[in-house]
Amino acid sequence: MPAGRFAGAAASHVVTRVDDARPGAIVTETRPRRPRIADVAQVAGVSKASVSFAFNNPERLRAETAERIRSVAAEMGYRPHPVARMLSARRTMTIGVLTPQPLSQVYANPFFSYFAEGVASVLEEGGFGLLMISPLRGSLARALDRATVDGVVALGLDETHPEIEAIRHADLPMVLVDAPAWPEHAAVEVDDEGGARAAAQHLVDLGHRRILVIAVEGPVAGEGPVAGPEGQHEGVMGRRLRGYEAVLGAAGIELGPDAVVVAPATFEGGEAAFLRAWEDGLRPTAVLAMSDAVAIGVLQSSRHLRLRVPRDLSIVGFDDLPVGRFSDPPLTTVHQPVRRKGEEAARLLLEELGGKAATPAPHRVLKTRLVVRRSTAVPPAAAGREEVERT
Amino acid sequence: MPAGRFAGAAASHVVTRVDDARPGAIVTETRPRRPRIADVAQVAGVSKASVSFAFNNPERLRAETAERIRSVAAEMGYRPHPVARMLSARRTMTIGVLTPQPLSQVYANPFFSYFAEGVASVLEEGGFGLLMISPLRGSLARALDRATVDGVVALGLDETHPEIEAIRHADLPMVLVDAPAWPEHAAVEVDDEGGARAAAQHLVDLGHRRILVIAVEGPVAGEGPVAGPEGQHEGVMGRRLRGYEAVLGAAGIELGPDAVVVAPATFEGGEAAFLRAWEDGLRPTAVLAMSDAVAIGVLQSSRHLRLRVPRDLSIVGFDDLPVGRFSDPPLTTVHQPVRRKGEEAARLLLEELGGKAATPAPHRVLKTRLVVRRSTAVPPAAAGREEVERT
DNA sequence: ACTGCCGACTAAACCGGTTCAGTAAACCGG
DNA sequence: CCGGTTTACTGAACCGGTTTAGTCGGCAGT
Repeated sequence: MPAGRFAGAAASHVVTRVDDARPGAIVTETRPRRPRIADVAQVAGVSKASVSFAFNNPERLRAETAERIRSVAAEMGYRPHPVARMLSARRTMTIGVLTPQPLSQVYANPFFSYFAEGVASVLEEGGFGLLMISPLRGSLARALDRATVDGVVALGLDETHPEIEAIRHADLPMVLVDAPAWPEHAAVEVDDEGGARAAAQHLVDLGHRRILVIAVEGPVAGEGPVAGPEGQHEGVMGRRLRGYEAVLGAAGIELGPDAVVVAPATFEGGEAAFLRAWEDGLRPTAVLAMSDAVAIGVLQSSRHLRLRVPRDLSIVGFDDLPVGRFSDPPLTTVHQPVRRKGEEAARLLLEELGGKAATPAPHRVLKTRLVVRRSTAVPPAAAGREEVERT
Repeated sequence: MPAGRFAGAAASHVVTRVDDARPGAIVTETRPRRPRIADVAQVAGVSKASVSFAFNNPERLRAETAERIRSVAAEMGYRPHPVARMLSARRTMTIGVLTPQPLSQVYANPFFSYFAEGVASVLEEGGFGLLMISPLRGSLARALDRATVDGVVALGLDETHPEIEAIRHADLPMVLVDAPAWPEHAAVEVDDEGGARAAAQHLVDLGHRRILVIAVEGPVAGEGPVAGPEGQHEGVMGRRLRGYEAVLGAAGIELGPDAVVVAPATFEGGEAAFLRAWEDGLRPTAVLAMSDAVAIGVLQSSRHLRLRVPRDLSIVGFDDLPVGRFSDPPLTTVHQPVRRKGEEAARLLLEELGGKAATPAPHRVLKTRLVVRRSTAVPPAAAGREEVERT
């Protein structure tokens, strides 16, 4: 009874799928598995193609048929499987935001929220989803390989990243933000050096000469060192440092080796860094912080130390996050369009995905500007004397 | 020449795929398309299965073979296609964080960063990716349908959400945070009412009687109204309001209709709300804000109004975000373990995915506690008189 | 009555992997 | 030298959709 055998095989096949009963399996309530397009097709008495059309190309079906299929589908609780759809459509309608740091670190810097806000607003408009890509079990390349995205916005991805080659290899449309530009990728950055210059010049103009620089590591900076192997500065923090140094140098101010410290880009990081510097005997009249979060932390620790800002200590931040407007005193800082950076990056990426890739890849540099609020003033009168004492 | 025809068909087939040349297409550089497992198999002279094993089950192959396959694959730049892998593995190794608000709003409240930090830290440990799910073209259900995730952490998803049925229907493992519990889903929340009571009691104990309450809408609150149809309060904000009212009522203080205002959960929202209330003639001696971000905004606007905090105005926040420690004065607030909320939610979800689902679904309520810092004090001496004047 | 065309629908290929069942060859003790 | 096990690998089914290239019946035109 060969026909019977085939029929039997087919039937058992169906049964296997319906309740997934394996010989040894514990018999649980036979929860109906998620209906597939084939199930809907069968119940509605049409082909899979028709069901697909009913959802995606209703005009190819008689209106009545399409409606019937849809109602059957609704009744069965059918929802097209998103992964299957992605596979066959060859696109995911999702883009990734890649960060070299673990997300738990990234989110600690408010900077990231505003950046993500910018990215998200453009993606939402374009109907794209947002996937966070950060190291998976220590490997960023692995995370990228697992990521189902059509493109990537990479934030602070330094060329010195150990997996840079693997990441390049992923060969996905990619826009780099705050990273050394690779010719093949579009990029968005800001005039970090110019902003840093303006900040330093502001302090010099006020008469400061003993200045503490606080660089940051982590979320904004990428993982690269502030100074490269040959002492030349790389990455965002390097450019900012170069800006500071150029202006200070021109004013005859040399930054000693302990006048540049590094801290995590968080409130706590800034607080701890300034306290440590103070305990080490440093007595700056002004602080150049490479992040507003750090600057707010310094503001806080200066209160612990009974330093009045700006009378005893001037503080300049970087980023111009909203929190800087709400501190007391409001923070003098270098404005960069954080949100717009995210928007621009997302827009460039969507353009590239839409086939409108410009060649060569666009490289956008957004402006920075100094925003003078109330955390800076002329140094205390005693400044000159103390400088002599220490020198 | 039937054999020839078949051979020809096969060949043209390959060609079609290699450069995807359509008759009308502009001839660009024939960029080799991404190699598939079949290409690797062919070059290495093995079957697709072997290539798959070389990556996922190397022990099933002779070491030498596995190595050869891997090196061929590396040379060709082969990376397994993540979507295909998901489809056949029937899991995505990704979980979604669902928010009823657009991401651009969500990120505006620093609360979310800390929550996401908690979720992300657990996911990273478990090797899961993180997808943000927020309304797509206005529809949260659509976004959820498109989302390739194994489970969802839903933040502030109110029962009154218009698409709640469709969302329920998605039938994904889901953990609800700060939402009315549905019996079938695990949930994490905090003792909002208790925290609110403590905050109100603190103000009552200090002697305040004219109190402004600022509720929030947006990221933390879900989209539901603060008060339900029958005047009973729903959701997080409802519970907090109930806590405030219980204590104030017991102290003989009635909250008039304009003594409860609503603002977005942002610095700016708080700033604007308090200014508006002031312009409306309200002269509270204390503010109960349902979010630290709002409280900081109030702090700022009180400076504009030349009100000294806490001497002229006391402010109590809610959440205990780091920013509250760094304000001047540091903020008295209700602590809730925001990060841990994220961690717990993620953990519960991963347990469920791991088949360790407890029944009934666990419902975790985390503690809140009042943290008294420097933004609260006894009301100004003039308080009693002014109250009489207004009444 | 024959051809051509149109509308409605379907069969089968395809997306790119994983995995189950099976096979051929090598190995092994008796 | 023989049955039985292992080892190393393969063919084909499968995951769940979309899309291409038809098929088929009916109707208009001649």
